[in-house]
Amino acid sequence: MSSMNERYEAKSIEPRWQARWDEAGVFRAGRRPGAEKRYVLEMFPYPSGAMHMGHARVYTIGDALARYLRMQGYDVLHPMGFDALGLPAENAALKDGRHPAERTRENIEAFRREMKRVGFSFDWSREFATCDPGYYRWNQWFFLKMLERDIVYRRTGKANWCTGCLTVLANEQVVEDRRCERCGSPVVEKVIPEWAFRITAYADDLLAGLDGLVDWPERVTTMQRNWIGRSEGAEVDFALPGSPDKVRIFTTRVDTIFGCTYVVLAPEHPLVPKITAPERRREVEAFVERMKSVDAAERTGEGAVKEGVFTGAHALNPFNGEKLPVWIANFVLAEYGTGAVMSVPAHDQRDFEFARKYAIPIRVVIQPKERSRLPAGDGLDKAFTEDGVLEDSGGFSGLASADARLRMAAWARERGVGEPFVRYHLRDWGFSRQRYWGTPIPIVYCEAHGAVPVPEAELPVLLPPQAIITGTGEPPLAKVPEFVNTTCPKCGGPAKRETETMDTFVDSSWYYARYLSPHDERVPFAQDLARRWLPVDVYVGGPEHAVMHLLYFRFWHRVMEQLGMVFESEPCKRLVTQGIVNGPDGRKMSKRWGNVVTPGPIIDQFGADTMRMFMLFASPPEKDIDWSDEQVEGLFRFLSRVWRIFYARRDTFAVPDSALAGAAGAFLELRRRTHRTIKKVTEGMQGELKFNTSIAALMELVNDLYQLEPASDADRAAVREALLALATLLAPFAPHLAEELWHEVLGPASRELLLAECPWPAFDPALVAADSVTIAVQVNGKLRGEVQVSVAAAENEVRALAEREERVRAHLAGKTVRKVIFVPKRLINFVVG
RNA sequence: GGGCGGGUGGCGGAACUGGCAGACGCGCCGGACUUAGGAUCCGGUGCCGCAAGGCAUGAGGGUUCGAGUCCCUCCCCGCCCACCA
Repeated sequence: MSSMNERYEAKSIEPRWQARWDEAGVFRAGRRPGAEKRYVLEMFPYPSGAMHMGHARVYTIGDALARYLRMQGYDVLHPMGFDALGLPAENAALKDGRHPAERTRENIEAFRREMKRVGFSFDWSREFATCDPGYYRWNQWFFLKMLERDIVYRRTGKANWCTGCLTVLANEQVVEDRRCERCGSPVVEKVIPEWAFRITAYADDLLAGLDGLVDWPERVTTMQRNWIGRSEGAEVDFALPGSPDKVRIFTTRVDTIFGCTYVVLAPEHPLVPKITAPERRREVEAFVERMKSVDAAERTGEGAVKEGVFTGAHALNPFNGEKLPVWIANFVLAEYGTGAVMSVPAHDQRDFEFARKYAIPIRVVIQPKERSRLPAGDGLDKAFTEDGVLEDSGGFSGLASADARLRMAAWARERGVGEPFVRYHLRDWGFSRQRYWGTPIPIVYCEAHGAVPVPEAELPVLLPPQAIITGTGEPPLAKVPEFVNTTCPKCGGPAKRETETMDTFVDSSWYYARYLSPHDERVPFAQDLARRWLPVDVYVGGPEHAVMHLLYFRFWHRVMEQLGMVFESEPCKRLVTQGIVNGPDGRKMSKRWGNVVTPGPIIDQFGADTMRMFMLFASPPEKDIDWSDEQVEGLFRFLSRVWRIFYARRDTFAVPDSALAGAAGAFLELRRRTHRTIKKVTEGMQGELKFNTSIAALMELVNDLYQLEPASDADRAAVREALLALATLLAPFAPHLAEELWHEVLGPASRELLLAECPWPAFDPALVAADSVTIAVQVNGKLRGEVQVSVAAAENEVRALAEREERVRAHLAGKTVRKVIFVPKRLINFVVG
């Protein structure tokens, strides 16, 4: 007989099993070389301070999956590391002067300690931090490889400059109202040289790859599609009479070009000063000046008023030779397209409003296909922007829009006045950062040879320990002469190092591959391991990374594919984006609201298993949840209830399985319930992750157990079977408790085993299939009773039974049955009139 | 303006290919045990109604024997993108 205690004491159970798992090394990847692999990955944390509930949730979701897959017999890789370079550590250093390295190391320690307390099944032997030179040296190595292949280049142009972080940002890091994704400060344009990845060269590839990502949430692939923003159109040249220059415009609606009644340039367009008529000059210059001083967000943001001025110049529509006025206006952006648009007020709402305001003619050239004809331009109350059939469009009249677009672009190419053109919203990824706590860019500037790459053999270029963190916007590394002054690898002459560092999104772009050989000093990761483990099977993380990390990481994987390092184009098959854990008040957890709950105290009070159960039971993984103390207590209550039923039925532990065959009546029903539960939980772990309903099924099984008092050995065997299934099915969700109870049931015989790597239970199909069912009886679609029949019952049998039901009889009385609908195993419906 | 999600009891959420709406949990109500219970166990709990019954899945229409689920019109909420030419 078991010597188990009456009370559930998470605190005494959890550390014990954590130690056992650790000693036995059950979470090491590669323990089952003959088995199929599964790579389960959660986005690694940036270790700022301690772990919060958001982390607890992602890792709990991933861990439940990893534990399940391990029990299914897969060789599971489930690693963890730290995204340790980046601005917060440096910004904090500005305040208290502590070295980012020191602070980061401490935070990592704290983080790791907390994660270990939750008992996540990570293969800790593979842990690394991106601030280790052993990691970032490979960032530098990739940089060199990409430089050789022209995927990295140096450019000078308008870069996004964060006025808070005092560094350049990538386009993706600029969020609404042109603010910094990280600190929220305004982002301004600054002309500055920077290093960039030619991600735009991969735009079509990245776009096409999205179609294959069927196990990614659609909203993420849609966001990427929109971000890449491929638009097919044409570029067309409008000649300027009396000038050798031409205005090149980009349009997606070349089919409307015969309706073009004016041309608009961005105020910054280089032709503006050249073409402006002398009598318009003052007004135009004043407008341009004013636009310069207006913030970009204000100029193009929501509710901005369309305004512009006429330059006095004219341009010729190459399709019909028409002479059109050239305007400049605030809504045309120099950085999009060619910085010039052809305006077709009848078929573009923005052009329509502008034309109305400045009394420019409106000419209809597209008619709707099916609806009634549009009135002449002056009679329109808004632009007709859909496709239709062309009219008043020379030789193209009568064509459908889509067809016309192709022919007109081809026509333009033949005449040398334009060509079909594909444009993307995606910009190249500028990754230089004027900060200290990042990967040094391995470049040396020499008077004689310019920018010279640091030879591979000299990597890593180490971050100097004596960081001077100034917060001035000058690269801090520039202030460390020992770092800056070096010799040219080509000529040996005096040279200066690049003092900018890499965007930390570089670190997270390939870390998943580094887990394959985290300590390898010869290569970023070994090829044979890439064959074994990649791609990632399931990746769990927040949807906020939909465009940024998840785009960069797909880009990087393609580059690695080109380098022959990986053997598929996509880094990860399936993506799970988990929702936010809000405060109990439904608001985002924040010090400001005083609604922050952290894992530590919750684990102290209830144990890690209770916290995990809450994370999984509260809702499906994708949805946001509100922290709820009551709900958490409810889960603690459930685990205690599980514990107590094991304790109360400890006399069943020693009953032999052979007695199972004798189970009858309520205990046969229990066996059915047990096997149905196995089926339900197993299904919940596959496909859509339904942890919440899986746990609900376990609760039902427990509720059933409480209703039964076993009297015979057959009864006890059925109870024991249920308890064993319960412990096993609980293992992915509440692993410590599951392990403890499982060993209690099995006794000394199980001493050498760990539930964490035992096989997942199978259900007996014969027990899952019910032999009798409840059939709903409806009269005219309304429920009037129910009957118990065998699953095989035929319609006439069910009908006869149903007609005997009193309430059914009452509703059938005096009516004619016109029709009977019978759905086997579900319902019978009498249609009467 | 565009795209993608959502809208079901007091709350979190269930509901397979159209087939008994509300599983499971929280909360609440009642009972048992108890010196006591905020522990535990048992029972109840969508709304109206004494009941029979009626009404209920954002609103309104439709298809169907039957609609949370399918179709149409509309409203609201969340997220992402956005004067993108």
